[in-house]
Amino acid sequence: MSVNKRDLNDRSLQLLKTLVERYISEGQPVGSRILSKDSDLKLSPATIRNVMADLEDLGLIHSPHTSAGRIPTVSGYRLFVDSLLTVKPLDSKEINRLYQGLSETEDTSHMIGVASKLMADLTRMAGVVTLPKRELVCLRHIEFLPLSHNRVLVIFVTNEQEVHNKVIHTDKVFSVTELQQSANYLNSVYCGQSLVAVRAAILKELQDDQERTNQAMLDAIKMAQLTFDASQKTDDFVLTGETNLMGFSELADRNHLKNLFEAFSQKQDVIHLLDQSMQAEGVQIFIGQESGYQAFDQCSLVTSSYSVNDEVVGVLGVIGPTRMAYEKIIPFVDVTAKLLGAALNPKTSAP
Amino acid sequence: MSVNKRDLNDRSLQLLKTLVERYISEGQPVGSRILSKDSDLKLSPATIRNVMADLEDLGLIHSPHTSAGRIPTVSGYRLFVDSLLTVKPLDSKEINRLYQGLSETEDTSHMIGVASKLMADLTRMAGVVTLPKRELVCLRHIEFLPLSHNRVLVIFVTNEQEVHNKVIHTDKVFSVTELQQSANYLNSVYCGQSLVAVRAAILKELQDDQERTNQAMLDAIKMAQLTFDASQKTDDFVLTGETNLMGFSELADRNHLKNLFEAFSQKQDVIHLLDQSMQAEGVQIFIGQESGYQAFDQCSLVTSSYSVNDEVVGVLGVIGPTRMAYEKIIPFVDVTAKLLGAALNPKTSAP
DNA sequence: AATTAGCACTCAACTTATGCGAGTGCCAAT
DNA sequence: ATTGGCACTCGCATAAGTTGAGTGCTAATT
Repeated sequence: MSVNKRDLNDRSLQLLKTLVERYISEGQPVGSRILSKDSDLKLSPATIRNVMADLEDLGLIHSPHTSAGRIPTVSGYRLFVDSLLTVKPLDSKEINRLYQGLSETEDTSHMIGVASKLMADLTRMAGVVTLPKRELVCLRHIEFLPLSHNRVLVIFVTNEQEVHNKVIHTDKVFSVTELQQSANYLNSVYCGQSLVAVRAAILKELQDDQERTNQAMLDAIKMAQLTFDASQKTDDFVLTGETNLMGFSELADRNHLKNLFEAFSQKQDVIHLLDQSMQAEGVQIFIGQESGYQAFDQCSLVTSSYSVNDEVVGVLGVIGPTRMAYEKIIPFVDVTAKLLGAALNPKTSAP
Repeated sequence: MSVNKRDLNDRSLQLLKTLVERYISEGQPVGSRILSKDSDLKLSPATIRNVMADLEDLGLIHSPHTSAGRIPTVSGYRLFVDSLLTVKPLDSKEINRLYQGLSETEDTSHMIGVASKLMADLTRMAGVVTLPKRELVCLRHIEFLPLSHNRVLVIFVTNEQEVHNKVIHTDKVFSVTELQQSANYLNSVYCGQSLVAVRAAILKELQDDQERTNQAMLDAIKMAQLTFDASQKTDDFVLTGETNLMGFSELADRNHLKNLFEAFSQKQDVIHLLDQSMQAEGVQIFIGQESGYQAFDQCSLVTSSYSVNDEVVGVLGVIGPTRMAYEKIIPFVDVTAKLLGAALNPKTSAP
């Protein structure tokens, strides 16, 4: 389906590149005449028309109508960002603002919000950041409170000061004292370990011969298991600057805009998309409907996973119209991901 | 500025009423001819034109242009909802759905979300609900965890299972044991009391001769004071169904829509508006720019405070175009507020 | 004195015509 | 292979004409 760089000669590529750049900067379909002047190649419009016809046959560009210029198709954009793009180094002012913004807070979830807002403000598009996944976080403190029946409210603190809570259903009814004992036990044993490590340790503990462990410890372990269950909380992200998207003419259609915003508020599709880019390291780009989601037609999503201690823990990105300045946005997202990763790492702190 | 019912004779009022009703249902400026047929009064269009001219002089209606019918102005709507409206009783199906929806959960913050979504879905407009304010909630459990320096992470549970947390800065550095003692003390004394009561008790305690109280208790009290500070958390609400608003033709202007959504995401103006209706009991209506906020032009907000144990604890409402079916929305908001209040009351539970 | 019929007038909205210009595709000449 | 030339297409803007819903005013009617 997609076209490879090698399927085309240098001249065609050069022209495609100029065309996409021109279209991105001007927003108007570009014709042979303009392209002839814009490109460094000394070719007449007629020649360029021939080349354009080839590019159209390959599905890289198309005209909205007979007497208009050409605009890139999704494949055209794809080839462009994959093989033709010359990224611009990021403005040092922007780096600075990112760095300043991210370093002024310690609270993780607050920082995620700041990162999202910074991206939205600096790109004038929408910024999105997933919450870091569990691997990253260390258990600091756990606490059980009895609710009615056999339900227990678990409160646990991770890292410095992230407070989480969850209601679990236990086999039997526990007294306040029993719950306290369990919490004490868990705190003494697992405090300081990462949630993933805790989960693994608990599973192991449960599989070991249960004879040796006493009842109180077993209860504690069971409750811990319920708490740190498969409830991998990858299910949330912070989206900011949606309203920036309302300005773009490519989203002028009311229905289109509505669909997009509905996708945002239902979260599901966005999560799925972000999850995908969680797999790969570095910057990833979804152009238009490539993602398979109708709602993202005419929109591109530039993402990058971010890591702490060389481990991928989340994804962030920018959502905007397909016709966006990729050469700036890509390094921008890349840098933001790195800065966020660094800011989240409690050990590193120098710029 | 505003026009009173008494300034007009019955016939004019009758006609204004029909006009507003007609405009709300059809969305088209209504002319003398239509009004003549629509109203029960047997009057010729010519007569009606005279009356309309009067209504226009009073600023209750106006025409978009010479050869169009009339549409209500803000004052016109105001007079209509205040004095002319005949509310329709709520459909029992809707009451049922509300009741079902609200009773299937115990978790307060979840319930707020459900209420908001129900309102949005049933009205096909946007639903908004403030979180219940502190007066309502009882302290159930409090806990202190030391952070770096002299900062302390406070976790407290209210009602059944609402977990809150906050970082406070203390005068001196406390050990884990000291913090535990303080928490124990506070738990034993204040557990079960409403947050307002706790706050009051603490202030009193501080003003009493401090000689008698020992140091440990004093530390505990000071920390409690920092925790339950003036941090009245009226600052948040749940807004749902914003996208429903994108369908309305009155919000067709891109900029207008953008402003509205920006107001939503900045929250501030919405909070201010909701705060206002917190004062009054029962249903309140803000029509168009009456509220003073540019962004809410062409929008109306129908709110009602909701109460638990006869005390107002929050506000909920519906946001939609000025041209909304007030006769249905008003009772709807009213009932929702009552049902939410009832659902939040832990004692009552029968339908 | 209130109501109504009649009439001239206004104005948005729609339709049709027309010209313009940007751009194309193709072909024959270079 | 590249280019100039040319006929052709089609969106877009502007203008002109038509329609119809609705008004305000006046004079007649009740």
